[in-house]
Amino acid sequence: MARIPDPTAKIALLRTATDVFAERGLEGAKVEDITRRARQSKGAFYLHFQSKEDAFRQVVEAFLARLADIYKSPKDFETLPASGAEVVRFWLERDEQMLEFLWQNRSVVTMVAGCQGQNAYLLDAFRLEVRRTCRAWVELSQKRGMMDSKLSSELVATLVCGAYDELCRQMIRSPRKPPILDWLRQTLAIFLRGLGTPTLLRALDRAHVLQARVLDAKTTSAKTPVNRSRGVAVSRRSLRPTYE
Amino acid sequence: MARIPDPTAKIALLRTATDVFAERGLEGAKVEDITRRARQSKGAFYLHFQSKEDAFRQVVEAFLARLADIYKSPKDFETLPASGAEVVRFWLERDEQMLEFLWQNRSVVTMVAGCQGQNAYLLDAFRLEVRRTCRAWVELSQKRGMMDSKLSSELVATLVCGAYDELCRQMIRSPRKPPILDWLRQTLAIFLRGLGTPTLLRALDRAHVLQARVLDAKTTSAKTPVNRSRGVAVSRRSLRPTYE
DNA sequence: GGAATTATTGACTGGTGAGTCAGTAACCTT
DNA sequence: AAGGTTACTGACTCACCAGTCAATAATTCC
Repeated sequence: MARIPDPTAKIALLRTATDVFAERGLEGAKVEDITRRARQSKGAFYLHFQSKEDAFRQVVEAFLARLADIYKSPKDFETLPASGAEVVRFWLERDEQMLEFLWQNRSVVTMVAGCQGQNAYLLDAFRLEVRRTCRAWVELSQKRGMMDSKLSSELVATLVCGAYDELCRQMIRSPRKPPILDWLRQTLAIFLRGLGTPTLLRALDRAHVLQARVLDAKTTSAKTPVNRSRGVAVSRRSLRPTYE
Repeated sequence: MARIPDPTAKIALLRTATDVFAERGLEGAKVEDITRRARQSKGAFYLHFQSKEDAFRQVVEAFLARLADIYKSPKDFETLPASGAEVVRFWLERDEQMLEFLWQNRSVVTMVAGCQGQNAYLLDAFRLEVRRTCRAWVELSQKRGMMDSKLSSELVATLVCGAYDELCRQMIRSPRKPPILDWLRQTLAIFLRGLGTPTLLRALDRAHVLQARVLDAKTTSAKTPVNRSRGVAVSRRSLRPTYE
């Protein structure tokens, strides 16, 4: 009977390809480099992938698919937090989950960030998806009287996405995972103050939320496990497991 | 006697190279494409540049040099605004000047954004320069009691730079120059609210600055010409004039 | 018009690397 | 052990393109 494919071959190629693409970009990466590092042959590479670009696209598309399961739209939630302290806790959890995911996939994030020319659409797809979801949250917050509705939701989404994008960039360039939760607490406080309606701000002050207490690690991440999600099926095209 | 060099040849090559590099990145750009569009020969290209990469670096370094003259550190200013309304006006002018400069040089900005692999240092240099200047302003604002000094200046600089970076990105992807001043007014209001000390916020409220009035175009850009700068020599390596 | 000199040209060279494919290895069945 | 089938190998092909350089053009002076 026939030879059985090596089950780890494609995984090794994808993992190594991710690293080489992250370092050098699609055009700077050599198939020879990928296959040498993965201890496979070029023939094996072309057995699993149509082309170098095909491999690149598979990595990025798998990542984008999993991102959709991490960064969810308001309509994917059955219930939403009502009180001031719950709102803060809710956002810290979501933000930390998102940054944790990006940290675990920082090679792919670097790959996506480097997409240009005829692969620019992949970076565009990533940004558009994140922006759209962020905007949906902004519009809901405005509708619920938590965020200043005179502000352009498009502009607010731009600013918030840009700020978090740069946070992510700073995180990824660190050799070790930095104190993300600390960063997120200050960031959330700034945006709540900058965007929140007087109603929300009063509620947050009453709950002493914008001071150190509720934003403290002990009252946030200790109680609720990070990465808990609900209501949506897990990613179907997760080829590369996240790793540290 | 000898043949006189064509004075416009290098300019044409630089201008066209900028466009091709912006579209396809350094590695995707072909010298043949550049020279054909510029109506020059490859020999002429190599007469003016050591290599394709040399041309790329000349464009980016000239841009970074001019950026230093646009986005100045606090210590480059003789006087700084004191009152609430003056602070707002000051920042709107500076922000508009910066975005105007980036708009005029949007091809180069796209080039820089695409730097990766062994050219990543150019993007790093750009980001570091902007970040460092932003952080200097943040620290001065904190020292002058205008900005919450409990906040990490590094984090604030990260968030502000990230937000404005994304604004810039949105602007650049527009076929026509969008209403930058409108964007900047809302952005500045959000960050002043998010970061300002109670003292500054009271002063701004007293001057009705965070409402539509002082942020109105008629009281800002009409009085003070944009792009006015002082005290620092103009860029020495400005090869490519800015254009629309 | 010819000479001397410098600028410019674009056919050409040589290196690179994506992708191919004939040969070999690994598997199971007979 | 041999046969049939599929996975895998890595030398090889060939297209591509950065960079070169012999030939030509353009200039001024005599």
